[in-house]
Amino acid sequence: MRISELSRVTGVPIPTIKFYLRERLLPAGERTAANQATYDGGHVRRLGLIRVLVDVGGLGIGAVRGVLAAIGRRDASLHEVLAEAHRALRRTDLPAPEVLAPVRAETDAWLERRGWVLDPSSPPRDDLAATLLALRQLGWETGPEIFERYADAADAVAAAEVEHVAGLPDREAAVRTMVIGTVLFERALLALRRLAHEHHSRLHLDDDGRR
Amino acid sequence: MRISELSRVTGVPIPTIKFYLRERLLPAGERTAANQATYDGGHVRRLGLIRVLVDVGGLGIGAVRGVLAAIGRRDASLHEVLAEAHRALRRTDLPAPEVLAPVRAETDAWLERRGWVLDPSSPPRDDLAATLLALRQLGWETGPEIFERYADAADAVAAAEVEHVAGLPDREAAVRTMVIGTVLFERALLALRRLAHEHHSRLHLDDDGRR
DNA sequence: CCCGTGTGGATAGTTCTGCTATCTATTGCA
DNA sequence: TGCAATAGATAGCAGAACTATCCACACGGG
Repeated sequence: MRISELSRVTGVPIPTIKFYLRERLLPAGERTAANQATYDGGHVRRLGLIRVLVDVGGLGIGAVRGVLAAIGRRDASLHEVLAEAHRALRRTDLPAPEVLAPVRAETDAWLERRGWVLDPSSPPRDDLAATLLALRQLGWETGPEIFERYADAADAVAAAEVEHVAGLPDREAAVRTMVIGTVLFERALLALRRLAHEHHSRLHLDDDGRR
Repeated sequence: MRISELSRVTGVPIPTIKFYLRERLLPAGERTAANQATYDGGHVRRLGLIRVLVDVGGLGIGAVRGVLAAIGRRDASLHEVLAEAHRALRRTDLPAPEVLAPVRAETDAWLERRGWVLDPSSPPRDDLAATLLALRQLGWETGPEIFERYADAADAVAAAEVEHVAGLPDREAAVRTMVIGTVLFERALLALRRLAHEHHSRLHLDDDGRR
């Protein structure tokens, strides 16, 4: 398969493919001459993955590179690779550590009480603390218990996902599945949350949406 | 309060405040002279909201304008305003409707079976269909049942949120709370999902993260 | 074996977004 | 009186993600 066919099959314009090659998101094709190369199904799949990460996940090129690098690593445990992929998928930046520290103490204690077995330096701990901090800055007076319901939901979802991934034959498929799952199910989860919102608000409000 | 104090209190630089004024995200201050105006607590709160939407929610200026417009509307029912705010919060664009249609038939039927009472033209229905389509294009062979677990989680979360919002004294507070909740709890939910992932993957994998 | 289209690689340009910087004519305040 | 602060206008800038152009060469139907 040459570049024009790769473009036709995936729907990605040739200049964009060249851009991804330049940025090393796509491995070079197999060279047949000084200015000729062929591409295969691996390139098609990788292009599809890139488009999902960029279009659906909203990731930047750097983040995509990070995810792809994590998928490609053969020297790390599955656990590490999953963590690395998750790290690349994070998008917002956080307040300074010293601002976050006191809030993190609270959220960490709450996580502890929940009984989850976690690395003490796991990055999402900071996201959680940052969220609580932002809530308070916007006038909410609350502790980490406000997350209880969300944690129950996340627990149920994650249990199913890990079970699914653990049943896959090889590690590359596992990581790939996890990454796609994270990005796609994120959108699904938000859509479902909105739909459930709509449903429940009908139960609490009258037909005109007034109270 | 003059602009320099507004800047100091919120931490937003003066040129950025001027930019938001230009873009009509912030209402003009009360004029006291040709080149003087004063700002109040409403400006402070609105700036805080803008920063959350932009920094945490990752919304663009246009989307922020949409959310703020929804909050400000006094002629629509709470139900409509919530829908409008949710619409503004959506970020990814979708495949063409004719591509989506057959998949939507499946997801709509599944939503029907779940018993949620929904508007037939509710936008998140498309997000859900688009997700299923993307999953299939990436090699998953599955129906909408794959979302079952997520829907259960979303249902539990949404029930709690609507209950909370319905208990608020006035409508503006309700909309404001819903918007902030959507953006902030989105981050919290993703962080919790990752933490739950970490916990559960320890239960399925051995200490080195291998199987 | 010839020639028009396709190709890889390099370099430069474009568009959009979200700010920043500068300027001008005031105004507030010490 | 004089100097910093202000509103509003205009212009500039940096980063991201492409997109366009160019060149020397290669492929393949006639």
